[in-house]
Amino acid sequence: MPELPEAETIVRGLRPAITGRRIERVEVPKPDVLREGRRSFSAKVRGRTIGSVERRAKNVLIVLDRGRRIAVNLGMTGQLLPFPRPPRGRRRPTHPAVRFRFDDGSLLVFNDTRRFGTVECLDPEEWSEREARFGPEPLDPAYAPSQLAAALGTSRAPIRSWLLDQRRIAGIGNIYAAEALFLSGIHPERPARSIDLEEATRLHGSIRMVLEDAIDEGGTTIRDYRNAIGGEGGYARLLFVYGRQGRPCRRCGAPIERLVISNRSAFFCPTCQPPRRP
DNA sequence: AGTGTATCCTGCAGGC
DNA sequence: TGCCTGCAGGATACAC
Repeated sequence: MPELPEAETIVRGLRPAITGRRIERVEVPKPDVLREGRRSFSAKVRGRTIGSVERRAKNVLIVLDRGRRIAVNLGMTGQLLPFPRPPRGRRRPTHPAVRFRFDDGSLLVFNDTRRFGTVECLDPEEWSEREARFGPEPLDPAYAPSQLAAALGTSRAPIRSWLLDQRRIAGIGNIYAAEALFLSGIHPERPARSIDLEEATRLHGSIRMVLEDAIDEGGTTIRDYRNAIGGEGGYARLLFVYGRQGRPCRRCGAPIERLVISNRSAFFCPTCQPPRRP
């Protein structure tokens, strides 16, 4: 589910709702989303105050005092839903996995139907170790086209798989990989190393454009994604290829095709994204 | 080393 | 209506 734009949207919505709150109590109805026992997790976060809310890759980071942080990976269906006190007629979460209760009576629920998501509490050293495993942030102003071109290097992996690898570039998932490849006219099965500097430069620009536009739209809601106030994102109506197999390409009219790469659907336009460069 | 596959889990859509 | 299959925005342990 949530990729960089969805995580970013959640972070922006969460920030004003929970910053400065003190965690009074933790309830864990679905302990399998934790990577440790619920008792030790609770002990680490109880009594701590939330200093800020940040994002790295697709992760939402709730930064506590002393540099400790709660790292939330939303998986496919994870949602972070803050509830004010009183919870003004909001629908109750369907699959609450973790509940944080704050000193002012408000509440933050990690809701996750499929429970592919994780909630962890990391010390500063644990986080920097984790952090180092992620590739560059594509929206970092310092991330240059030449850096992408160089990183594609000698990899024989299909470019679609390459883009999904969080160690190579952070935050891209199946939707935005498909859209960025469409916008840059690159077939998803092209080996990463076959992409030349000119194409890499186009891809770099497309990745940024897609992610920025999606953030502006508050993310893409296919089914489960919701922002921090339970609302849907607006980017689904702007998709060119993702989930549109059989429907006409918005640019050339040819039917969008679907193929499977590494067990996951890849969507592309056969004429706008030829398999090899002419 | 660097890829692809199978797996975790639930819900939904479509075919019969 | 109900049963079955396939599919889903992610990440990772494993086999080759």
